[in-house]
Amino acid sequence: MVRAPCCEKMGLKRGSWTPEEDQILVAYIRQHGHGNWRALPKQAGLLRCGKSCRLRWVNYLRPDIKRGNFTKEEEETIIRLHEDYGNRWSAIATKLPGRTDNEIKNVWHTHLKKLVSPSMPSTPVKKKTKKKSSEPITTMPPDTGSENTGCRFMSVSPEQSPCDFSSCATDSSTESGEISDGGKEGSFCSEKFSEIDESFWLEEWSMDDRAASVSFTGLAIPPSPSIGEQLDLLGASDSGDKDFWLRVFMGAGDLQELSQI
DNA sequence: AACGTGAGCAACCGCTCCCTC
DNA sequence: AGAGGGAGCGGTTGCTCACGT
Repeated sequence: MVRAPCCEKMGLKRGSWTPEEDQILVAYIRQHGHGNWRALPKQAGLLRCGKSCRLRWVNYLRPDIKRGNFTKEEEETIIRLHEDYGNRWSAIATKLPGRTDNEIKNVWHTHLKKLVSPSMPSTPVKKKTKKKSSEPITTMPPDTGSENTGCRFMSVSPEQSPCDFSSCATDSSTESGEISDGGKEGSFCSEKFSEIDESFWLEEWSMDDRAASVSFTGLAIPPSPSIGEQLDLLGASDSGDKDFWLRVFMGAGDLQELSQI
Protein backbone atom coordinates (compact mmCIF):
# COMPACT_ATOMS: atom_id res chain seq x y z
CA MET A 1 0.00 0.00 0.00
CA VAL A 2 1.16 3.45 -0.63
CA ARG A 3 1.82 5.37 2.46
CA ALA A 4 1.79 9.01 2.92
CA PRO A 5 5.08 10.31 4.16
CA CYS A 6 5.17 10.57 7.87
CA CYS A 7 5.19 14.25 7.53
CA GLU A 8 4.95 16.81 4.89
CA LYS A 9 8.45 17.70 4.05
CA MET A 10 7.43 21.21 3.38
CA GLY A 11 8.03 23.53 6.21
CA LEU A 12 8.97 20.94 8.74
CA LYS A 13 12.22 21.31 10.51
CA ARG A 14 14.84 18.63 10.58
CA GLY A 15 18.13 18.16 12.26
CA SER A 16 19.10 18.81 15.81
CA TRP A 17 16.59 19.98 18.29
CA THR A 18 16.95 23.36 19.84
CA PRO A 19 16.45 23.89 23.57
CA GLU A 20 13.35 25.86 22.75
CA GLU A 21 11.87 22.96 20.85
CA ASP A 22 12.70 20.62 23.68
CA GLN A 23 11.01 23.02 26.00
CA ILE A 24 7.88 23.09 23.93
CA LEU A 25 7.76 19.35 23.57
CA VAL A 26 8.32 18.72 27.25
CA ALA A 27 5.76 21.28 28.24
CA TYR A 28 3.22 19.89 25.87
CA ILE A 29 3.67 16.29 26.92
CA ARG A 30 3.56 17.35 30.52
CA GLN A 31 0.19 18.83 29.98
CA HIS A 32 -1.37 16.56 27.47
CA GLY A 33 0.63 13.43 27.25
CA HIS A 34 1.50 12.07 23.85
CA GLY A 35 -1.69 10.55 22.75
CA ASN A 36 -1.16 10.97 19.08
CA TRP A 37 2.34 11.58 17.91
CA ARG A 38 1.24 12.55 14.48
CA ALA A 39 -0.98 15.28 15.73
CA LEU A 40 1.26 16.33 18.56
CA PRO A 41 3.62 18.65 16.73
CA LYS A 42 0.83 20.65 15.24
CA GLN A 43 -0.99 20.90 18.52
CA ALA A 44 2.17 21.78 20.36
CA GLY A 45 3.20 24.28 17.75
CA LEU A 46 6.30 22.47 16.68
CA LEU A 47 7.53 22.42 13.13
CA ARG A 48 8.52 18.79 13.39
CA CYS A 49 7.01 15.57 12.26
CA GLY A 50 5.47 13.30 14.83
CA LYS A 51 8.13 10.71 14.40
CA SER A 52 10.80 13.19 15.16
CA CYS A 53 8.97 14.31 18.28
CA ARG A 54 8.51 10.76 19.41
CA LEU A 55 12.13 9.94 18.85
CA ARG A 56 13.27 13.00 20.70
CA TRP A 57 11.05 12.21 23.63
CA VAL A 58 11.81 8.52 23.77
CA ASN A 59 15.53 8.82 23.32
CA TYR A 60 16.27 12.02 25.05
CA LEU A 61 13.63 13.88 26.97
CA ARG A 62 11.85 11.08 28.71
CA PRO A 63 12.14 11.41 32.47
CA ASP A 64 13.56 8.02 33.16
CA ILE A 65 16.39 8.16 30.72
CA LYS A 66 19.62 7.17 32.30
CA ARG A 67 22.55 8.87 30.72
CA GLY A 68 26.23 8.48 31.03
CA ASN A 69 28.57 5.67 30.44
CA PHE A 70 27.38 2.14 30.42
CA THR A 71 28.60 0.17 33.37
CA LYS A 72 30.48 -3.04 32.99
CA GLU A 73 27.39 -4.88 34.13
CA GLU A 74 25.25 -3.18 31.57
CA GLU A 75 27.69 -3.96 28.82
CA GLU A 76 27.81 -7.58 29.82
CA THR A 77 24.06 -7.66 29.92
CA ILE A 78 23.84 -6.24 26.45
CA ILE A 79 26.29 -8.78 25.11
CA ARG A 80 24.41 -11.59 26.74
CA LEU A 81 21.03 -10.34 25.60
CA HIS A 82 22.32 -9.77 22.13
CA GLU A 83 23.10 -13.45 21.95
CA ASP A 84 19.51 -14.16 22.82
CA TYR A 85 17.71 -11.45 20.96
CA GLY A 86 20.03 -10.52 18.16
CA ASN A 87 19.50 -7.01 16.90
CA ARG A 88 16.18 -6.58 18.60
CA TRP A 89 17.36 -3.50 20.42
CA SER A 90 14.03 -2.59 21.84
CA ALA A 91 13.77 -6.00 23.45
CA ILE A 92 17.21 -5.60 24.90
CA ALA A 93 16.34 -2.12 26.08
CA THR A 94 13.46 -3.42 28.14
CA LYS A 95 15.96 -5.35 30.20
CA LEU A 96 18.06 -2.29 30.81
CA PRO A 97 16.03 0.25 32.70
CA GLY A 98 16.72 3.75 31.65
CA ARG A 99 18.51 2.83 28.49
CA THR A 100 17.02 3.40 25.09
CA ASP A 101 17.18 1.09 22.17
CA ASN A 102 18.97 3.75 20.20
CA GLU A 103 21.60 4.16 22.87
CA ILE A 104 22.11 0.45 23.19
CA LYS A 105 22.38 0.14 19.46
CA ASN A 106 25.01 2.85 19.37
CA VAL A 107 26.98 1.28 22.18
CA TRP A 108 26.85 -2.04 20.48
CA HIS A 109 28.16 -0.72 17.23
CA THR A 110 30.83 1.44 18.76
CA HIS A 111 32.09 -0.70 21.61
CA LEU A 112 30.62 -4.06 22.20
CA LYS A 113 30.62 -5.45 18.74
CA LYS A 114 34.35 -5.41 18.58
CA LEU A 115 34.60 -7.04 21.94
CA VAL A 116 32.47 -9.90 20.82
CA SER A 117 34.11 -10.26 17.45
CA PRO A 118 37.40 -8.42 17.53
CA SER A 119 38.13 -9.32 13.97
CA MET A 120 35.44 -7.04 12.78
CA PRO A 121 36.31 -3.52 11.85
CA SER A 122 35.81 -1.14 14.68
CA THR A 123 33.62 1.07 12.63
CA PRO A 124 31.25 -1.03 10.66
CA VAL A 125 29.44 1.97 9.45
CA LYS A 126 31.43 3.49 6.77
CA LYS A 127 32.27 7.08 7.17
CA LYS A 128 31.14 9.46 4.58
CA THR A 129 32.67 12.59 3.39
CA LYS A 130 31.81 15.38 5.63
CA LYS A 131 29.44 17.90 4.42
CA LYS A 132 28.36 21.05 6.04
CA SER A 133 24.83 21.12 7.17
CA SER A 134 22.67 23.16 4.96
CA GLU A 135 20.71 23.95 8.02
CA PRO A 136 22.96 25.36 10.64
CA ILE A 137 21.11 24.61 13.76
CA THR A 138 22.39 26.01 16.93
CA THR A 139 21.32 23.29 19.19
CA MET A 140 24.74 22.98 20.57
CA PRO A 141 26.11 26.37 21.06
CA PRO A 142 29.52 26.20 22.58
CA ASP A 143 28.32 27.83 25.68
CA THR A 144 25.60 25.38 26.35
CA GLY A 145 28.00 22.95 27.08
CA SER A 146 29.56 20.23 25.79
CA GLU A 147 28.37 17.09 24.87
CA ASN A 148 26.05 18.87 22.81
CA THR A 149 22.68 19.73 24.06
CA GLY A 150 23.76 19.63 27.56
CA CYS A 151 21.56 16.80 28.32
CA ARG A 152 24.54 14.94 29.46
CA PHE A 153 23.86 16.57 32.72
CA MET A 154 22.95 13.18 33.91
CA SER A 155 26.23 11.79 32.97
CA VAL A 156 27.94 10.03 35.73
CA SER A 157 31.03 8.06 35.82
CA PRO A 158 30.72 4.36 35.58
CA GLU A 159 31.95 4.15 39.09
CA GLN A 160 29.14 6.27 40.24
CA SER A 161 27.01 4.06 38.22
CA PRO A 162 23.99 5.48 36.64
CA CYS A 163 22.28 2.62 38.28
CA ASP A 164 23.00 4.18 41.57
CA PHE A 165 21.55 7.33 40.40
CA SER A 166 18.37 5.79 39.33
CA SER A 167 18.32 3.08 41.83
CA CYS A 168 15.90 5.07 43.79
CA ALA A 169 13.90 3.77 41.03
CA THR A 170 13.66 0.42 42.48
CA ASP A 171 11.44 1.83 45.08
CA SER A 172 8.02 1.75 43.65
CA SER A 173 6.92 4.31 46.14
CA THR A 174 8.60 6.82 43.98
CA GLU A 175 6.12 6.30 41.29
CA SER A 176 4.15 9.16 40.13
CA GLY A 177 3.91 12.04 42.47
CA GLU A 178 6.02 10.77 45.24
CA ILE A 179 9.17 11.54 43.52
CA SER A 180 8.38 15.12 43.69
CA ASP A 181 9.42 17.31 46.47
CA GLY A 182 6.31 16.76 48.37
CA GLY A 183 4.07 18.06 45.75
CA LYS A 184 5.46 21.50 45.64
CA GLU A 185 4.34 23.26 42.62
CA GLY A 186 7.84 24.10 41.85
CA SER A 187 8.82 20.62 41.07
CA PHE A 188 8.89 19.67 37.51
CA CYS A 189 7.62 16.24 38.21
CA SER A 190 5.15 17.39 40.69
CA GLU A 191 2.04 15.70 41.73
CA LYS A 192 0.33 18.39 39.88
CA PHE A 193 1.87 17.03 36.80
CA SER A 194 0.67 13.61 37.60
CA GLU A 195 -2.74 14.98 38.13
CA ILE A 196 -2.67 16.71 34.87
CA ASP A 197 -2.22 13.53 33.03
CA GLU A 198 -1.66 10.67 35.29
CA SER A 199 -2.66 8.17 32.72
CA PHE A 200 0.18 9.36 30.65
CA TRP A 201 2.67 8.50 33.31
CA LEU A 202 1.00 5.35 34.34
CA GLU A 203 0.91 4.16 30.84
CA GLU A 204 4.48 5.02 30.35
CA TRP A 205 5.59 3.38 33.54
CA SER A 206 3.41 0.40 33.32
CA MET A 207 4.95 -0.52 30.07
CA ASP A 208 7.94 -1.73 31.86
CA ASP A 209 9.44 -1.52 35.22
CA ARG A 210 11.97 1.02 34.42
CA ALA A 211 9.53 3.43 35.61
CA ALA A 212 10.44 3.50 38.85
CA SER A 213 12.26 6.61 38.68
CA VAL A 214 9.77 9.02 37.68
CA SER A 215 11.72 12.02 38.46
CA PHE A 216 11.76 14.14 35.45
CA THR A 217 15.29 14.01 34.33
CA GLY A 218 16.06 13.25 37.86
CA LEU A 219 15.47 16.68 39.12
CA ALA A 220 13.46 15.67 42.04
CA ILE A 221 15.55 12.92 43.35
CA PRO A 222 16.75 14.67 46.43
CA PRO A 223 13.72 15.81 48.27
CA SER A 224 14.52 19.28 48.02
CA PRO A 225 17.64 21.10 48.05
CA SER A 226 17.62 23.99 45.72
CA ILE A 227 17.27 23.14 42.13
CA GLY A 228 20.76 24.31 41.57
CA GLU A 229 21.99 21.83 44.10
CA GLN A 230 19.97 19.15 42.49
CA LEU A 231 21.54 19.88 39.20
CA ASP A 232 24.91 19.70 40.79
CA LEU A 233 24.05 16.41 42.29
CA LEU A 234 23.22 15.21 38.90
CA GLY A 235 26.53 16.14 37.59
CA ALA A 236 25.52 19.27 35.90
CA SER A 237 28.64 20.96 36.89
CA ASP A 238 28.73 22.71 33.66
CA SER A 239 26.82 25.88 33.86
CA GLY A 240 25.87 25.50 30.27
CA ASP A 241 24.08 22.33 31.08
CA LYS A 242 22.23 24.02 33.82
CA ASP A 243 21.30 26.88 31.62
CA PHE A 244 19.89 24.55 29.07
CA TRP A 245 17.75 22.66 31.50
CA LEU A 246 16.74 25.75 33.31
CA ARG A 247 15.42 27.06 30.06
CA VAL A 248 13.64 23.84 29.38
CA PHE A 249 12.06 23.61 32.77
CA MET A 250 11.25 27.21 33.09
CA GLY A 251 9.76 27.16 29.71
CA ALA A 252 7.69 24.29 30.82
CA GLY A 253 6.29 26.75 33.23
CA ASP A 254 6.60 24.96 36.45
CA LEU A 255 9.74 26.06 38.10
CA GLN A 256 9.63 29.61 39.11
CA GLU A 257 12.02 28.55 41.75
CA LEU A 258 14.63 28.15 39.14
CA SER A 259 14.70 31.75 38.36
CA GLN A 260 16.24 32.34 41.69
CA ILE A 261 19.35 30.49 40.83
C1' DA B 1 48.45 26.45 16.52
C1' DA B 2 46.40 24.36 12.74
C1' DC B 3 44.83 20.54 10.47
C1' DG B 4 43.25 15.75 9.70
C1' DT B 5 41.05 11.71 11.25
C1' DG B 6 38.28 8.68 13.90
C1' DA B 7 34.84 7.87 17.53
C1' DG B 8 30.52 8.79 19.52
C1' DC B 9 25.90 9.75 19.30
C1' DA B 10 21.59 12.26 17.92
C1' DA B 11 18.51 12.12 14.34
C1' DC B 12 16.50 10.49 9.98
C1' DC B 13 14.66 6.94 6.77
C1' DG B 14 12.03 3.33 5.47
C1' DC B 15 10.06 -0.84 6.65
C1' DT B 16 6.97 -3.80 9.49
C1' DC B 17 3.59 -4.48 12.86
C1' DC B 18 -0.70 -3.73 14.72
C1' DC B 19 -4.98 -1.53 15.46
C1' DT B 20 -9.26 0.48 13.72
C1' DC B 21 -12.92 0.94 10.66
C1' DA C 1 -11.51 -9.61 5.38
C1' DG C 2 -8.70 -6.25 4.09
C1' DA C 3 -7.46 -1.45 3.44
C1' DG C 4 -5.66 2.50 5.72
C1' DG C 5 -3.07 4.81 9.04
C1' DG C 6 -0.26 5.40 13.22
C1' DA C 7 3.39 3.69 16.11
C1' DG C 8 7.51 1.32 16.72
C1' DC C 9 11.79 -0.67 15.25
C1' DG C 10 16.32 -1.33 13.18
C1' DG C 11 19.61 0.41 9.95
C1' DT C 12 21.97 4.28 8.39
C1' DT C 13 23.57 8.96 8.12
C1' DG C 14 25.92 13.00 9.32
C1' DC C 15 27.41 16.35 12.79
C1' DT C 16 30.45 17.41 16.61
C1' DC C 17 34.19 16.71 19.46
C1' DA C 18 38.53 14.74 20.96
C1' DC C 19 42.81 13.38 19.92
C1' DG C 20 46.94 12.68 17.25
C1' DT C 21 50.28 14.60 14.03
